[in-house]
Amino acid sequence: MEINFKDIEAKWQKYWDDNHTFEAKTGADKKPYYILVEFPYPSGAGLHVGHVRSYTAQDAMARMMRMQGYNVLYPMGWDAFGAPAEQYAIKNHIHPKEAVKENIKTFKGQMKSLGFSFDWSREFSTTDPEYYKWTQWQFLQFYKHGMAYKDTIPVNWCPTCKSVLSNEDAAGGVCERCGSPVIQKEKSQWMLRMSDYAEDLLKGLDDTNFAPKVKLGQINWIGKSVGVEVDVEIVGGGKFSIFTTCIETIYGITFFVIAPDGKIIKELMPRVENKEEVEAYIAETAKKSNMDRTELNKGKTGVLVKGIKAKHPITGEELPIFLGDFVLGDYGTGAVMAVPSHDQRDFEYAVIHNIPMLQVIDGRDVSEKAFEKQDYLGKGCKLINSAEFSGMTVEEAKKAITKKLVDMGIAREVNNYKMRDWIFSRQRFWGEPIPMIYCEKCGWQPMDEKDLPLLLPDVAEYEPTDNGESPLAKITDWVNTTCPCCGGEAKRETDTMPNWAGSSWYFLRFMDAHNDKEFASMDAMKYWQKVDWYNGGMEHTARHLLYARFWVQFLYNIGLVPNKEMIWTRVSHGMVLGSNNEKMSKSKGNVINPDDIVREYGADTLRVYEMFMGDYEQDAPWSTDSLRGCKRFIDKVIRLSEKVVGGEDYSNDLESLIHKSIKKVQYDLTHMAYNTVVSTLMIMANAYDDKKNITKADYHVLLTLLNPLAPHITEELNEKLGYKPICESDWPLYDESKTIDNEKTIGVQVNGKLRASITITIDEEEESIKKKALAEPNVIKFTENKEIVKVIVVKGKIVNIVVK
RNA sequence: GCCCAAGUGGCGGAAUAGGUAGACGCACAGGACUUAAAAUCCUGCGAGAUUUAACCCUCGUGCCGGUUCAAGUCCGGCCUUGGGCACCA
Repeated sequence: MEINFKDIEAKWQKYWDDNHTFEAKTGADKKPYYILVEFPYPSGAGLHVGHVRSYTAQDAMARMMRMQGYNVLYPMGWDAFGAPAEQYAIKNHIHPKEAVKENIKTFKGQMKSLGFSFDWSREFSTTDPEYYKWTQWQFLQFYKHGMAYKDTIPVNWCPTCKSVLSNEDAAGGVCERCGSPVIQKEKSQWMLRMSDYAEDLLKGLDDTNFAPKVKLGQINWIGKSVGVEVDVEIVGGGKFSIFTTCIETIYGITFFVIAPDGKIIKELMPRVENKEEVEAYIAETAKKSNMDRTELNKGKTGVLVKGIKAKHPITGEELPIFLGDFVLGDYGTGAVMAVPSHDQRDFEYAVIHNIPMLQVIDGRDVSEKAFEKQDYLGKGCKLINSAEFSGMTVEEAKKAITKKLVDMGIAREVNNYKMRDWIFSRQRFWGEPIPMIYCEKCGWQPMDEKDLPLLLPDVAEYEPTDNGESPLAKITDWVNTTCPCCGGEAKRETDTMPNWAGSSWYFLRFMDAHNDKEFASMDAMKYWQKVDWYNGGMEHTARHLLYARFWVQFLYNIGLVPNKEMIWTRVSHGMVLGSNNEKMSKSKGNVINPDDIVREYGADTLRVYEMFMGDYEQDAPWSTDSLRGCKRFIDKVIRLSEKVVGGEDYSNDLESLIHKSIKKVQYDLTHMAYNTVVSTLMIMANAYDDKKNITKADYHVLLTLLNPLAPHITEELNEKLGYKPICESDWPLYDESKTIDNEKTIGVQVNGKLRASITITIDEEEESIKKKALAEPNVIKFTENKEIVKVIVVKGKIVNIVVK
């Protein structure tokens, strides 16, 4: 049969478009199922073969589930704000809007050429004013509920480029563009109180079905630690607090360390005797704080704060206070109790600064070596040198000492989290304008909601200003406005939102993409309920996924979404590497362009190959040889059409295989075992090929099972066979009883080593199986003259004869 | 340093609940068809020993040990490679 895959692909892609085949109807009387892949950033490079992998996988699921009667929502859109488009604009003097438009066109064309069954009627870009209007609106809700605030935060600043840098662009403490050292510059920024949600974000994981590694990634990022906050009195008046997770070591305190970048030292300053030394150290830390961390790890620097002593919370002993940059100003209380006998960092610090140590837990050496491996918890180690607590185990002492301090009124049990508030300002042009207005008289005022969207103005120059502000600051027409409160002169915020803003709620918008009254109606959201299946890269588990959950939890708390968690299952795919097993990159010359493959081998071949290339969750190298193997498989399926004779039933000798294959394909497609879907279908095709003739039914079921992976060619062959389009048909049902073999070959072991195999029937008696096994010549060889201790028969699996 | 994941033929990888390790594909080798090539089809393909041959045997899932009638799979201890976090008290 003459097959021109280019024509076939175009034909069926047109058919799906013309018939709106994949448009999901909100409210339809079918079970809704929402499958989502992370919408891409439409870069100039076009679609990557890595995109093809995850889009195909989810597409296969979507296509099967539609046939199974689900109302599947599988949408696609564009995450198009962000730095690359802005950089491109600066370089080429085109408005990012134009570049984005071009790129979206390319991406969309590529996606269509691959036959993904996206519901294009719901397409949008985060850069559409109709969309970012609602991003801005939601920011105002954060603000109105006290969740957004301004704070002065140090940012990475390149004095040469006069530009704010992201952490990535400032890696190694050097500006990526010009190579000059990056310094820290204080800047007032919008912040979202994400740390208020730390506990809820942790608990909410129980209401999700995220892959374990995804959950763990989030748990680690949130970084909860349970401990005690203790007040420490300063000799001569005043106090500060410390946070510890090891309160049982309290009798071992020999000094305190406070953060050079924290508030405590600022308050103590007037009483400090060695001001110069202390101030120099603070300045030193400020400079260092952005340098490569590894450089900082070399030693514990610090300085003694002279003239001030602190009292031990229990014994009242007067102890020295040090400044040390290993204590962070923005974690815990910005101060620690130092117990050099039982904490690695305190130990190092004490050694360098020559501070005495006091051991308070028995069985734990103070030497450096011992610190590396010893875990005194659970080993029943007991306290020593700890007044009435001496003799208690660590576990007991934790409770008892905490109770005593709490009763004394100087301590509280608290949880601390590594997760910080979300810095929400970017000094860039190409982002959602933050809808806030500053008035000298009234302070920061939110824009009136009815004035949204606050449109990004057209500008001629995209470079940031000399003081690092967004280029928006130069557009005085836009900046100058009136105060929504007093009507007087006021200025707009010129920072924009981060990339993560638009992607924090886009999955809600897909549920009701064209709503101009609300970001999405409650009815639509209640119909779809949740994203049932969300696929994305592991690199997004800490940032995007956490931001999105925070955003949703906030919306839930103010009554705007139906569930506190709007994403149920989260899975992630492995990367497609170059054929040399390295990440694809232009400089390595190992980039595969999907367009080339589609042109030469067809979309179906590329789709099948990417599903077959390996374990979906693992990285896999590209192999054009292996791709050709998949092409051969598709050619074989085409050739099989020549064997088709009439018959609306499955061939007798294929029936069992067909039922088993249906079962396996549908299981595997929903369990991310895409590679074995392909091998199952190959086995089917091989079995068909061994026969002289196959029935129409045999062929039709193979085409249907293959359709989710190779939708074009299967539709074409199916049409030639005289059936209605597969995309409008039902998924085949399998009969469980027909997946069970009446006869089975099982192994016979003697002492665990395979010696023979026997064929048994499904309901064969144990005695008969035993008899058969023992009668095998090779079994006799290994059992004769030996005592048979036991014969283990595992039904339908194996026989093991134990001899002495 | 801490946390996580993964180590199976020449290669990508199978083995769903502890039960015949290496499915399926690639590569390679030999053969058929062909004037030839391509395509297609057939055969072989973990290592080793033995044999005229077949069966069969020994070893084998990173390493060392353990549990079990039985371990790629479970447990303990290592090694290697990826990834994440990185002075978080």
